Amino acid sequence: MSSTTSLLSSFVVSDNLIQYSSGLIPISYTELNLKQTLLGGQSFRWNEQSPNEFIGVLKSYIIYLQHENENLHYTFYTNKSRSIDSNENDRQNETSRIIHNYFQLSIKLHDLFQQWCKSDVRFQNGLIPTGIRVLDQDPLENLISFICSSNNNVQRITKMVKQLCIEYGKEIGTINGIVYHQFPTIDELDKSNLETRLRELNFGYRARYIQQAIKYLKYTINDITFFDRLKSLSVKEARTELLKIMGVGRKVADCVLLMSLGKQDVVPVDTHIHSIAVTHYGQSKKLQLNTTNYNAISTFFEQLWQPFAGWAQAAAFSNELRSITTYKSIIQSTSLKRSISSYETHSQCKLVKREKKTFIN
DNA sequence: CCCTTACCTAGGCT
DNA sequence: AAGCCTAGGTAAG
Repeated sequence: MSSTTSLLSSFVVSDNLIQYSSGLIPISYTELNLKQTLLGGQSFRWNEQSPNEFIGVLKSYIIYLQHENENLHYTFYTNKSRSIDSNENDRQNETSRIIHNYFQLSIKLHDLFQQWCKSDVRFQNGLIPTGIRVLDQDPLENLISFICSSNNNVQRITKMVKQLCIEYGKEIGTINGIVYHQFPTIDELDKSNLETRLRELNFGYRARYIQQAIKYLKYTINDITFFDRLKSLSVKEARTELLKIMGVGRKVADCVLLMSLGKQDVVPVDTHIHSIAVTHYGQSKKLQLNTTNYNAISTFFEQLWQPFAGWAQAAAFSNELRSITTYKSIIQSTSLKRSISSYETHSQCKLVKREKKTFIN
């Protein structure tokens, strides 16, 4: 074990780790709120060290982040056994690119907020916090994590994802007594007893979904470029493909589209967004979330918040999590019914179900 | 198309 | 203290 001192904390780093590269990106707190972005329910892989310090895993790196004085500092650690590029300049370029891509820093929240203010008084009135970014995450990790999210809470999802990484992912190293693992690959998850083991780990009925999803990706899809191909499809086409995966319904599909496939306008509708629609945008309380209502709410927000409606959703969602109905709502006269448009045909839904049904093992 | 129901579990609440 | 409820849903009927 060796000790390193960062700006705020001292680290105890295991001997099998090396500091790979580090850097700094100037960015204001209105462009990046690290806590709300990393712990707001998009990713389940970050540990908070202090209010401005986080440690998590991206690819084969353990990454330490600190946001201080309008600068985002990052330090990458990796396992010594990994073949390391000896060129320091290359390493700096690589790590800088990873951070830029993960936080999608070419997208300026300030500009988006100005757009959203034009059409939504809740943004105008400062009721929605700034600094919340949509992360560009690994599709497989995102998919499996959100399969776990059904009927579940963030704390337990985090625990489950962690268990999955410990059980099946490659170990990277230890920092401050916490062991960090890579997210497992499809091949690493392709075990005959996956479901059994996940049930032992208290995944409940999601264990079967994950087993089925992995088998489907490995043996039916059998294409390592699957997720990349989806990126080049339209939202509707890509969603149809995702819905064929066991355990993936509309909400999980939309999360993957938004957070892993670059579909920035997709608005996943969960119970919170549903509740926001009811509380702040005049949706009827009695409406439950069936396909038609999901479409209505999703389409309504996509039109209200364009462009990058998914980003507005992330901000609005975050607000809902913290406020927990602390203030009375202002019911807008805007009607959701006006924006009803069904873009999922009946035949497509039936096809999806048949495909899922016939997939055995 | 719309509506129900079952599904796992942990933690908070009563 | 044991039972109820809910947490970023989905599949099956």
